Amino acid sequence: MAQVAPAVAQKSGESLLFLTDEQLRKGIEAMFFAYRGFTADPDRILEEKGYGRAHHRAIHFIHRAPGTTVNNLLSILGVTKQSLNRVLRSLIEDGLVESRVGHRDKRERHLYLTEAGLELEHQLSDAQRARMRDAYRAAGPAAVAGFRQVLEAMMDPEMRRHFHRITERGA
Amino acid sequence: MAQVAPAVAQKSGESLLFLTDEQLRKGIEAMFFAYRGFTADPDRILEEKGYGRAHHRAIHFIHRAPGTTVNNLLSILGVTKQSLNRVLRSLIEDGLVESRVGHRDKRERHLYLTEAGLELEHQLSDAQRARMRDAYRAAGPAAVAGFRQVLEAMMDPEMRRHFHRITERGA
DNA sequence: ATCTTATGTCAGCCTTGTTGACTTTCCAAG
DNA sequence: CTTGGAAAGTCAACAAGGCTGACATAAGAT
Repeated sequence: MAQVAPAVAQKSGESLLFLTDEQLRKGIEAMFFAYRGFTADPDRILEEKGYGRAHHRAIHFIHRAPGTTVNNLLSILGVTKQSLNRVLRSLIEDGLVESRVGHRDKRERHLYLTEAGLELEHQLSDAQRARMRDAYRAAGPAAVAGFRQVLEAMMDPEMRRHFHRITERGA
Repeated sequence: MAQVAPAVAQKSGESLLFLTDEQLRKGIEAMFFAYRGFTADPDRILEEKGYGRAHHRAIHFIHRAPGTTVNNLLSILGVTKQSLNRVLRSLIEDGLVESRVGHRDKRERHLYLTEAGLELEHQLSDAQRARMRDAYRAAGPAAVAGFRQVLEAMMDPEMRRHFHRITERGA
């Protein structure tokens, strides 16, 4: 990619402008406001169906890694099993998620979206991708590459591992 | 590092690869995992003091726009006055925030951080800026510019207005 | 004098997070 | 075969922080 810019460049010069407190604060505020937009569209859909963000997250990652175990989902989402279980139970009851007993290890439950689950996932992800697509389109490919680099650098190492594991299939 | 590069399609001249569903999903997941990192450090500090993210947000924006009114804060934060009031009350009781009756319009309350409030703000923002600085440094100035462009494009128009209003002082 | 705005507050509800305790299932090591 | 421990589920209780609705005050605006 384009930027190498070790930023160590001209000492008393500039180019370190992007590391001033003011710039960092703007980045922080941008994250805050952008995240609101990021979740706004799915939130509207979810509210109609009587679900919340917790349901969205479960649906998203089950769709992304069909057959994932509860434990795996737990470590991706970073919540307690009790929290996840409440969400999962309602999704299973409502017929959006199917829980299959493991064949190798029958203690494990493997999670899959049902037809109805896939449909909701689609609806949610369509809305969220539309927003992301518009933002990407407005900013252009180079900006998108930078966006992704900064986000990745911002993750905790464990989350970065999850990110790569989930993401490594496909481009 | 890793393959962030949009392997760039040499389609009929332009790179639209960054708009594939897969790329968009990766962007969505990057936002999710990065936001976790973004809030992780302040969250740890807040927990020690018995506060939550809601307190952090109030402190942040009061610091950013000292003398702001309750109504203004309300529209920035996008919560109800009851929600904000609960948070504000505890901050005022604990002596972190001061509420002064307006001079021109005595119905308004203008909010300021006290010495103690400024100190906590500093502690929180130091932690958050440190993470942001490391991410910026790792990604470089060009990536940072792209990062900010995409985030801004992702905001709802009203949030973007707030962002610009808050941000337009300084660089 | 009346309408409206800004703020504060009480009560109650929901979602989603937490901890702790306990059970069931079942793999695997002794 | 027995037993230890991991995976999963469940129940109960609690807290933070959203929400709505209702109501009270003070004070600017008409």
